[in-house]
Amino acid sequence: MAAPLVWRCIYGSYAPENLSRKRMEARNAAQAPEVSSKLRKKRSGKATQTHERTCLVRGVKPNSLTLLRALKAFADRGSMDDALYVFEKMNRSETYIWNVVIRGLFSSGLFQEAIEFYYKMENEGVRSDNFTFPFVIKACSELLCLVEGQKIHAKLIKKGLDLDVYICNFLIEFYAELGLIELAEKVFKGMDVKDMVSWNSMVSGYQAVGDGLSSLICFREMLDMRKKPDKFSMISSLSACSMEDFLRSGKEIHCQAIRSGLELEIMVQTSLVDMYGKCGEVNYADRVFSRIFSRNIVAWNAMIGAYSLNAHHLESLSCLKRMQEEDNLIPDNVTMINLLPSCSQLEALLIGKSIHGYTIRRNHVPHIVLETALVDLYGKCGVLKLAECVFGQMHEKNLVSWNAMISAYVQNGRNGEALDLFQDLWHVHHKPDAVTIAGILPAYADLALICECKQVHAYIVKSELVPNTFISNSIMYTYAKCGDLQSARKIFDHMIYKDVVSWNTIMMSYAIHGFGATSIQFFSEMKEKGLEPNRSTFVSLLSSCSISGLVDEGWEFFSSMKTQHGIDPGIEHFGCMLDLLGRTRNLDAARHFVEEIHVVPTARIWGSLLAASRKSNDVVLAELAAREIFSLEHDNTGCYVLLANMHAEAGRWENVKRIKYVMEKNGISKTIGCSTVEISGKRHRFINQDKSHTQKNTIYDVLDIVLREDRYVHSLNKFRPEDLIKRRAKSPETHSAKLAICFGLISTEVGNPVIVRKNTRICENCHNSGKKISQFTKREIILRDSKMFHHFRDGSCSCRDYW
DNA sequence: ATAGGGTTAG
Repeated sequence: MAAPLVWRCIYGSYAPENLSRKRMEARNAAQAPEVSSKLRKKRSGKATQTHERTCLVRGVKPNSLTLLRALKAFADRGSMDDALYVFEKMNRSETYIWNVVIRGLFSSGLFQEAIEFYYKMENEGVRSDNFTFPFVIKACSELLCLVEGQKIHAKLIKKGLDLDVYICNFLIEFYAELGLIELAEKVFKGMDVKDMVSWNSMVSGYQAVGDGLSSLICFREMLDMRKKPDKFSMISSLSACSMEDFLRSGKEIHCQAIRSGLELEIMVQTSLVDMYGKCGEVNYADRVFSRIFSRNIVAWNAMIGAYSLNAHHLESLSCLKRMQEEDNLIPDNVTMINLLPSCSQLEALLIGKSIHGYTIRRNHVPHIVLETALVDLYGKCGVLKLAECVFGQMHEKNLVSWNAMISAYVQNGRNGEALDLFQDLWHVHHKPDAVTIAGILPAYADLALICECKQVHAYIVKSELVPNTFISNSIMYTYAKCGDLQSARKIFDHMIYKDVVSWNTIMMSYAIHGFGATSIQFFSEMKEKGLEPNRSTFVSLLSSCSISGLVDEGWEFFSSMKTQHGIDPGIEHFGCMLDLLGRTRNLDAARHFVEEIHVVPTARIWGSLLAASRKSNDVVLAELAAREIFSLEHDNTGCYVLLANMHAEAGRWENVKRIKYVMEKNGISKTIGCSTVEISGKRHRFINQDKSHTQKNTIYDVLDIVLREDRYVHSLNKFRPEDLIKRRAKSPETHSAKLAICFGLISTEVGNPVIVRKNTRICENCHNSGKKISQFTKREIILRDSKMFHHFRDGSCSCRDYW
């Protein structure tokens, strides 16, 4: 290892312990295999022997051509200890030899040392020239050290070297590398003479900071100046096109490439494949790719990426075989990284696992990107254990890795773990980005964590993620799912750019709250604005109709899907229509509908039928539907409970017993029903007959007052002494929902709605009470059960008593 | 004597 000797040469006994953290990082980076393959090649060129260089300098005149050649040779091949040994024997007043050493140090990855060597040069009064600075500046950009670079920049101005084309080009790159594109621009604009490198650096600089538009504008300007783009300009500008989804500009550049003959450059061809892939034109990508004369691994990888990105997953996987057979190429890390999303999408766990095995056998791991893709794969395939395993064993994690793991938890319904991980994220000093937020929000929505949702919303505003439509849509739906339809609406109204998803989301928000008519209004408004509805739009729309019982409208929209919008109804739409049929209590029609649709019914379809049969008390149909559901997902707790309740209501106790036995056998326990209400960030939880709350006396007093009338009517109609004893124990009068509502009433201000969350379906008794309490107290009560929202207002519910 | 390179996870 050269470094310590270099240090001795420069600083005598100066110990490397004094190295700053940054310097150490830079040095480690220089030694890391992925960074320094070029360097290693240089270093391991020839083993240097001490006596060789000793012989070399003995009796040779300082700065003779021999020494100069030796210095340059050592520096060029990265033998910096040898180079410095020679340097020490030379006359140090000459600028040239310093420049050689600085360049050598830089090429060996000794960036900090290169900079310090320059300062040593200044201190010794040696004149620096235009050849000195490029690599000093580049060292600063490698170390991402702004202050140092700006000091050098200031010196350049003083020395009058700041107009040198080479130096300016390096400065542009330096500022672009640090993301300070405005400063790069300033240097660029101040140049008297610009060469191709200047223009290309600017085009690629804009592209590197994610500003594809400016990159293309700069490219255009360059054309206007009658500069002929070279392959580097092409590569950067094509990348800018894919970034902004500018297919047209991409095609224009493609034409220029053909005209200038650059189309035959493999790198340009690869960039074209990539551009077409990212702009959604996989067929063009395919065409360019098939015309590449000698395809290398990068080109194959780009093609695989294009297939994968455009959901041509089978094609992307088949490339794995093709690249080996047709071109005799060995897949690398990038190949695997591009293939894994296809495996995730296809839920091809087995292929994914063999890729994982392959990468281990070929020593491709640890690799942060690869491992993150694996976390994603295992998450999407539902094997959380493996996702956790890969994530846990990662040597190094970045925000993307964390995001993948958080999403994996959320996608598998493990909201608690997702929230814990989200908390941990802050402790390892990662700041959540748009993807983190989009990943975690469904967990908040699911758990109805309104307070956390507000916190995240505040964070979004603070971190200026607001104009991001994607995030706004997500937070809008979270508010809606947390029961706060008002806030959801506010976000929708304030969105500058609303896409189809925004409209679908607001429609669905109103639908789950039972306001189907409003949802339909949004649909017409959306069409007026000229937006074309998609499949999901119709899910929102048909759900609205079924939830609000708008039967005729539902059928009309259903048929217009195909006739007016050319969308073939899918299973998700059939489900909505089945719900609609269930509402009309026309079970025969519903049964026929299931037979007519030419798809294999899913658990969701049978669930709709089950719900419909419950409403009509058709136990036979219910049993049929339930059996189908159990064959698909044997652990559907809600389904067992519903069936048992139906039998209980019909008085068939032997069936109730049978179901309970099956549940026990399958290890399924009834979910304990609980209701929660959130008061200033604290969640208060109630179970049936709960007496554990600190304010239990007040709560029960309130319950007594608001339900007095209810109980009176109840007892007149159905008074049977033997029931009374039974009821005492399991009285619906003290169900968790009622307790939560009462606590909500006394803990919130008049004028605000009481928001209650229940983990299981609300029972009929509580539903009736909800309506009555809303009338009696003149308060709005919003209750979310396992299916939907109930807005109780003035004695009626938004669900119109169907849920 | 001075230089830049395409494919990479959610």
